[in-house]
This record gives sequence, C-alpha cells and structure tokens, in this order.
Amino acid sequence: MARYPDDYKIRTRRRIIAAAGRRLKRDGIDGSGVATLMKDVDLTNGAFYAHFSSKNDLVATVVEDQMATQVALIEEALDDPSALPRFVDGYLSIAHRDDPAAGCPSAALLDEIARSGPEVRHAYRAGVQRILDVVAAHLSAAHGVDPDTAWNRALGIYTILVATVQLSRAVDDPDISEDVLRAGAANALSLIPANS
Amino acid sequence: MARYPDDYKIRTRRRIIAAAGRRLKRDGIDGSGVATLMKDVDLTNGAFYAHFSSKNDLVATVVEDQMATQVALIEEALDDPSALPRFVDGYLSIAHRDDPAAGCPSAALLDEIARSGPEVRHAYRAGVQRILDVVAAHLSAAHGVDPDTAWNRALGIYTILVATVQLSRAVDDPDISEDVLRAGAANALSLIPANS
DNA sequence: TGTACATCAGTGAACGCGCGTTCACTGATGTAC
DNA sequence: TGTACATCAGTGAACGCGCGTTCACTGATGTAC
Repeated sequence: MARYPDDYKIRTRRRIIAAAGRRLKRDGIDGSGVATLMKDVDLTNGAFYAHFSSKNDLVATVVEDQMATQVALIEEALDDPSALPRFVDGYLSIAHRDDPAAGCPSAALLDEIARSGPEVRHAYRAGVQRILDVVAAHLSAAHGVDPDTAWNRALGIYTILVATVQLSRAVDDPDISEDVLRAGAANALSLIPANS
Repeated sequence: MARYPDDYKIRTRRRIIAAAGRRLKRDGIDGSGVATLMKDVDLTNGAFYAHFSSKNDLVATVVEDQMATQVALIEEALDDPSALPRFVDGYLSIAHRDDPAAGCPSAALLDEIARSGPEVRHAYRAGVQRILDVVAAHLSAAHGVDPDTAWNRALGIYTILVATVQLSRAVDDPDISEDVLRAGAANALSLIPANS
C-alpha cells in the first residue's frame, strides 16, 4: 500500500518511547523538550504529533513502558531464592547511581511523577503495583514471609532502594554518596529474612 | 540614609526565600519561573536580581533554608525518648502528603536536586548530614542503638520516609496511597528499637 | 504503457507564550551647603 | 529655607531563546484505468 512496511510507524513510535525513556530519566520531565526528544531519534518536532496526541500522552506512555520494563527485569532477576539480595546490590551499585538514563524510573522521576496529571500517575500506579506484587510473592515463596505482611515488606525494600539512589545522586561528596549506598543495602537486606 | 529601615532589603530577601520554598516544593524547580516567584511576594521580576545573582543562586539558597528548617523541626520534635515514632506518624500523615508546599523538601524535590548543579547539591548535602546526625544521636541516646550502626539506621528511616511520601503522592488511587503510608510507618518503626 | 490520483511518514516554518536575564528609569527619602 | 544631588528598592519593558503545538507541504510509493 505504501513504501513503508506494515509496522514501520509503530516501530518509529517504539523508538521514540525508548529514547524518551532515557532522556526523561536523564533530564527530567520538565527538562526534556519535544524537539530534543525527536532529535534523539533523528526526526523533527513536527512528526511528534503523528505518534502522540501531546507531550503528556508521551510521558504517560513512557512511564507505562518503563515500569513494564522494570517488572520484566525484576521477574527475571528473582528466578532463584538467593536472587533478591543480589538484585538489591545491583540496584544500589555505583553503576546505577551514575547512569540514571539506563536506570530505574522511580529513582529518577518519582517526585516529578507525583506532580503530574492523572494519566501519568495512573500508569505509574499500575506499574508499581505489579512490582510490589512480584516482590511480595518472592518474599513469601523464597523467604517464608507471612503473605499478610509480605506486601508491606516489599514496600519497605522498594522505598529504601528508591530514596537511597536518589540520595546518593543528590549528595555532592563521593565518599558520603558511597556510604549512603552501602547503608541502604544493609537496611534493605535487614528487611529480607535469611533463606528458609 | 534612606527611606528604608536597615533590614528592609534583607527582610524582602527572606520573604522571597520563604515563598520560593513553598512554590518550588509545589511546582518543582523547573516548574517555577522567576516572574511567578516574585509575584508570590508582590514584586516584579526585575527586582529579583537585586537579591540573587541567578535562579540557581536562589534555588541553592532555598534548599539550604529548607534543610535548616527541617533540622530545627526535627531537633525540636526529638525532645523526649518516645518522640521518634510520633515524628514518623506525622511525616507519613495524609496532611503531609496533601500539602507538599508546607512539607519536606526531600519528599518534594529530591530527584530534581539530584539533577541540579554543584551549589544546590552542596546545600542539600550539608543539610541532610545534619539531619542524619541528629537522628542517629537520638537513636543512640533514646533507643540504645550502637553508635556504629546508628547512622545507617537513621538513613534507613530517612529513605523509607522520603520515598513513602513520594510514592503516596505519585499513586492515583486513594486507598493504595493510604496503604502505602501505613506500610511505610510500619517499616520505619521496625527500624526503631523499643525504648530502653 | 502512461498518466492521474491516493497514501503516508515525515519536514520545517510558524503560532503565541513563558523562560532567565538586563537595564534605563521611577519615586520616595536623605544629605550638603 | 531652599535647592541640588545621592541613595536605594523596586518597576516594567525588552533581549534572545526554547517551549508545546499546528499545518501546509514534500517526496517516495502504490493503485486505477
């Protein structure tokens, strides 16, 4: 029908979403302009509105996509009973701290998401619920945590991880930043019972 | 010497800093323009540069001021041995969740501070260190926590509080938001040993 | 086989607007002589 | 006592720029007949 394959446009859309995920996590929501986002995939600003109805539409889509990626990543990581402590160490690594663009959307954007409109916050909530469900299930299955308290425990670990990375990025002293990461790991691990 | 009292200008400066603290926590750093910040204290944009050398200068000053306020607030709150759990409940209250402008700067701005320049991050680090010192000292004195681990423990409580409030604001479902606050309180309290 | 038209992803200029910052100016008060 | 000048916090218009969004247009391909 046209010179483009059937999935050409949707592939471009996916490229925009992926690149915008990195850009938003690096520069923030308010800090990323539409023209820049399109330049990241070698397109011009005008083409943006053939793919999204507004910047807000893109942001909500990106948050949904980023959270889905995070769910998949966690599900894959928690494949064996000793996996959670390893995941915690990776999350609280210097590599993650120094590369927000490739990292967790919550650590990079949570307070900006909190200031966003209903679509963005809806997408975030759906994602975070799935993450907490996965972690809670793992805590029950692999660590013998009472299912009634597993969700609470998952949330404790989640909040420690997110704010620890935020804090390690915000602080201007490299030694303190590393201390923060180490302390965060100790605290997160203290919420994980030894394997049983 | 002039029609103004000696402290007139510095009082205006303080008014700007206080109003900007509320505005930044409500709308974010990138979301708050200089003209709006000045309008908040019934002045025009031009007068801004008689008080600050740049917007960045103001933001660093505001972060310093906000963190000093937070330190004072915590020092005052932790006056007796049973004070910390009460502070946790207040921090994780619906009132705090629903009023970012009057609340904790970390909960409102931490990831935007992490993206800021050295001046802002320096001001933040100085403040957060004092907060952690105060909380760690209280944990040792009032809860018998080993001084070697008190700082770690303080950081665990701090990160749970900050990210829990961020999360409760980001989520679009009121029931889940309240569950998050409750779970955050349970987790934070679990890091505080019973009084001894 | 040739020509007219349809499809479609993307271009790039333009819209009005708000951004951070600069600067000539205002107007009220004080001092000098 | 009157006048010229200094001080000072603040005004408000203007600077160039980037924002989100719109839209007439391009150019390559396909279909119709």
